[in-house]
Amino acid sequence: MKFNLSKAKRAQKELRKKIELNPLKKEPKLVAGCDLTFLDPYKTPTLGIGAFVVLKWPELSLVEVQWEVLEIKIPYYPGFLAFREIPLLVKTFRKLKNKPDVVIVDGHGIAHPRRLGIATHFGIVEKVPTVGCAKKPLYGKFKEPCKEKGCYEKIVDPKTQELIGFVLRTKNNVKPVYVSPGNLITFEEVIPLVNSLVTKYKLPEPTRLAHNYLQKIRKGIQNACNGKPTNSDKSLF
DNA sequence: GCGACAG
DNA sequence: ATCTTGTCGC
Repeated sequence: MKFNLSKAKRAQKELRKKIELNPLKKEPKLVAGCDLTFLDPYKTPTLGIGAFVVLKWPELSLVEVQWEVLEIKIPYYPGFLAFREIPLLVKTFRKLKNKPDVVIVDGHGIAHPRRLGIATHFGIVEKVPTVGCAKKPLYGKFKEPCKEKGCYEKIVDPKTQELIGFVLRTKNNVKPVYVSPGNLITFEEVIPLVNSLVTKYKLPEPTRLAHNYLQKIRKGIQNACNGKPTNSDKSLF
């Protein structure tokens, strides 16, 4: 059965009513990051691998890592990323023993035409505070922030002029990231939080580490199936 | 009608 | 999102 875009759009408009941009209840102790990778991203049913990392805040030491696999049947449509990726994110998230106080999601939060980026959608489904941190814009207008680390500009809805997020420069002279509240967090909180998660790379540590773990896991799975160049191969020569 | 379009 | 090394610039 094919994915029904107009039905999905209706679901997003319904879910939008559940968005709560309230302040965090308490200062976070644990911050998580998540990401997905695919064995064959250009094929429609493909094997997806999801990962979550949980870090202690603010020192950013590793507390827990979990990963899971799931068949992904829904193709990618801009604006509907959540429908493709959330089942696996949820499956992986529920394995965590250490429940994070906030989750950084690879994608947008409310910086979305219907305010339902994947970070927002996930935050509503799991009732956990979320922040969207994307590498590329999806929706909204903004000015180019100055080139220095820490500079940012507002992203506004071109239709309503509402504030929907920020473009944030996390490193000097490096392409910015696109930050927006997912759910259960405020605009005022997201920029300081993301800044506190950036060390020597452009992406916040939770996201970057989740991505790195996934690459290792994916390569491990690939050469567990296909032929694998192992140490024993080298030792033959 | 045209271009843009998270992962 | 995957396949992939070196290379140029700050």
